[in-house]
Amino acid sequence: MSGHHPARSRRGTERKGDVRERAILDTCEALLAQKGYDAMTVGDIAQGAGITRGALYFYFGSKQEVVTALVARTVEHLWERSRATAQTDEPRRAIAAAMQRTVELWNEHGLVMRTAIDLSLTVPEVGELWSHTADLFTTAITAVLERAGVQAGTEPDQASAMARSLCWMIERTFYHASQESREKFRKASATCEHIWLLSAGLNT
Amino acid sequence: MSGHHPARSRRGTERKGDVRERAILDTCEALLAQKGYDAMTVGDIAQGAGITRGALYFYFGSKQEVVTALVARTVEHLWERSRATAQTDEPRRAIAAAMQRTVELWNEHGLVMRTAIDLSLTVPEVGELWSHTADLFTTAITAVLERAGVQAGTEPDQASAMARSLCWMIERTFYHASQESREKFRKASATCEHIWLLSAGLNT
DNA sequence: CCCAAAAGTCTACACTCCGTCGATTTTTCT
DNA sequence: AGAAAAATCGACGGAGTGTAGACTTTTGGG
Repeated sequence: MSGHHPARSRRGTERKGDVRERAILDTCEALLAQKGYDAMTVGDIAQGAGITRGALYFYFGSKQEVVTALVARTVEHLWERSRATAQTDEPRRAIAAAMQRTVELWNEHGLVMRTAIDLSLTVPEVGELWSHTADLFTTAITAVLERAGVQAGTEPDQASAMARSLCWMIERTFYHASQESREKFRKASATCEHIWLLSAGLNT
Repeated sequence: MSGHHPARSRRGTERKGDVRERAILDTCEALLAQKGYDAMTVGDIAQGAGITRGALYFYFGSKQEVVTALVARTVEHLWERSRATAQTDEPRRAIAAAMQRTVELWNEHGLVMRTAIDLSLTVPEVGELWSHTADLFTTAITAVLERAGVQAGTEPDQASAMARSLCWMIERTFYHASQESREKFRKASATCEHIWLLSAGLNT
């Protein structure tokens, strides 16, 4: 979605515009934390990045496009992190590791992740990005469930369908918890882990 | 939140304004289905209700207030329905009944419920309304879990905390499923029921 | 039935934000 | 150095918001 402004793929020195673009995204993230999506105006972002509205429109076509680019940048991190995670084969260990990783991701990128979830409905590109991310998580959960002995398949009581609901449970629980204290956050994570274990048939 | 326009509490005949107010809310609900929250303008609502923008501001102070009133009206139904539901004492039966009821609620009021969830972050009053609703559901789930033998308490592996996460799971799963086919909706419900049973220690 | 007060409605205005355009300046590359 | 490409600016027209003041309809007591 950042395909409308000039390509600059293979190039040693960085164009001035690259710096500006990053500044815009950084400012956007900061404003998101300060005033939230609705209150944040295109003028605000431009000002924060040290340019005028007119100039900002050289980089992005709208506030939505700016935020979409920001989400894309963040989600990229999530994907890298997912890929980098080694597959543990012992289910209990795998579940603990996955929850630990999720906590870290929400700690680092909670703000943008929350924003992505909120905009999923109204901004199709963001919806796309986030649903792809959710698919990655669902796939990972499915694998763990199957290894723990849950029957593979898409019927309501089989691994795939259960993984999807567990994914939504984790998303929503963290979404809310990450707006509260660190303490609640930690506890919420433990609760999700516990339910995941039970769902995998691994009674304590 | 509808406290700014004249009180008309105890009165036999209905004021003209009462009819208009209902017309506004109905129009708002219809437009929400047609074009969604963002695209819907105050002018649209007024026109649909047969008055001008100026007149609409006599009833509500903003688009947000209109939607908040609509959410309040809908949520009222949910509360009534919850109160009316008899407490079944056999956990398996209680869980099945609760999921059945939830399916019906989402079928009838899915649109407004989705809207309420979306606006929870940005419109404090809606957030209030919805979090109260979630509390009711969480309390009900907690009761069932405890009756099924899950230890009472707020620690991560005890009834109260688990109920909260299960509530979010159900909310999110239905939120997504209700935008797709009836078939997926039915299956998603079965999956939630299954996970709830496992969480309650009621293995199939 | 009358008529004043209350309730409801309208048009017009001032404001904010948005997205676009053409002109202009700065950067980049050779 | 100097032309092409990249970046920036200010100004405009449009859409939506919320408010103000005048006007009309409805209501209810005498």
